[in-house]
Amino acid sequence: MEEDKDKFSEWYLRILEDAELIDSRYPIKGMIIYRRWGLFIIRQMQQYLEKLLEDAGHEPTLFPVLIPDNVLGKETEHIAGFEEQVFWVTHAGANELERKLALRPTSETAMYETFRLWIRSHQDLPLKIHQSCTVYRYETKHTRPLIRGREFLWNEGHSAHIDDEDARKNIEEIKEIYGKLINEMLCLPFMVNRRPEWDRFPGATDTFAFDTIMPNGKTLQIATAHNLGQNFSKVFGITYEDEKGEHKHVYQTSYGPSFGRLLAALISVHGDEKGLVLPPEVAPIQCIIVPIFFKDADKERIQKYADKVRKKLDELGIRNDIDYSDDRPGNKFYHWEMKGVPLRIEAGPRDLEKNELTIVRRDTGKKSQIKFDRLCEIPKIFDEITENLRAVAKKKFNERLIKVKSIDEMKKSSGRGILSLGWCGKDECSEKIEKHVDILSVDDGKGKCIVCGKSGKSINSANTY
RNA sequence: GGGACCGUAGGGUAGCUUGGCAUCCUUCCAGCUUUGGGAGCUGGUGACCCGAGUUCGAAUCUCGGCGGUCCCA
Repeated sequence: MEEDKDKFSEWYLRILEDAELIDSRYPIKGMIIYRRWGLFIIRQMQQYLEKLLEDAGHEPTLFPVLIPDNVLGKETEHIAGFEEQVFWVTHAGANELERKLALRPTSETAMYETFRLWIRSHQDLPLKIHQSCTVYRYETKHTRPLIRGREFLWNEGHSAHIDDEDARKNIEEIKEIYGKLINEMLCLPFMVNRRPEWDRFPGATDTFAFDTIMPNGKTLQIATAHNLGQNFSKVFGITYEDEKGEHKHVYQTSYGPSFGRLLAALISVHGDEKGLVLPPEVAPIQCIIVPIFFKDADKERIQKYADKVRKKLDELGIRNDIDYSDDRPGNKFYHWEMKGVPLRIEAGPRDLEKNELTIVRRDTGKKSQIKFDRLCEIPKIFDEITENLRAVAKKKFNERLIKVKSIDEMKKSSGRGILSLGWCGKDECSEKIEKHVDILSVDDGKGKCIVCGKSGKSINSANTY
């Protein structure tokens, strides 16, 4: 599938529906229904991330979805960046509201209005909070399920610090936490790119983006972390009293991964022509038991055996199910492979006779026998699957890191991954580069400009979602 | 930001040019039968995106809306 660029989009849209991850037929543009298979994975990510954040000192919170217009508009750069995309609530029944209310496109302004009340002394710092919620952006570009929607699920973290150094330290911590979520849990390779000035979050002094590469060679930004400096604290009047009794503005950061995009990357990067391939940690069902009957006489014996296996898996804390539907085994195999279940256990007469089971890995397709008494080794197999998924994805990712030395090379390679190339720093040259690719970051070492040949910086670029 | 195309059962489609009973596959339901890689037979449920216009008559033609897909910048 990764070989066939044109087919990816088709594959992606089909697997979303076939595997019942989501239903994209909701009649509002850019809004989707999350179904159990997709929502389960999202909840696993959310739980995992929230624990890491809370272990690192974040308090959970939940702010209202509505933001008054005067609050949203306080930071001028920020509102300029978002105003075209804001959904406004203007009426209550037939009556027009005195004050327009925005559906949050992000919660900086909503929260920082309150930070002013919460922060009074240096002892209140650092203040770190997070919330998992939906946000709303009226996208004018082509929407895509999970990738670009007008409503999306994310977790947003916000912090306030005594000084710039502490704020930067927090961003480094966040990079580590997001790295764990993306690579350790979801087995996805990624790259952190420091976005160029013109592509920063509105109101930020610095933006770091977590980019991964999809099978069609386009990059997908799955999370960001921003240094906000004192831009917001000055506008919202967030000050603290230091040891000497002086009042100072706090330094702030904000950050968030999109659960929808993480899910999109997860299924796309690991998936294959048979469908989903899920890491055991996020799979709604980790083991599917398929009983195999031959004649009616077997039925009861096999059923008992399958139930016994199920009981054992329950004891081991493995999420499982038995497929007792009327389909023939082959049909069941295809079905559960499409759903991405990491391990299949077949229980038939031959297995029962030897008190063993046939197990089949989704990631490699390898079939083997296991004694009933060795079922406790399944968690170890899960670890192997996880490692394998991570390694295979990493290899594919590395193959998509491409150095280009000329405009022609860039044209040839555009759309095939992340291109590293030289840029002198002048606008006229970057304009020519950006006709073919988007610039992801501009400060990754030295390089010769592929347009004019002058020495400058090495930059990362790609076709992006 | 610019352009092209599309909307018919849960999913996929034929019909549209030239207006007149809506085709086939799959899924789903019931029964029989079958089960170590997508079985078969019989019967059944289920659709023209919405609105306006033209017309004796609209899935088909016109306009608008909503929704979707692709390409270029």
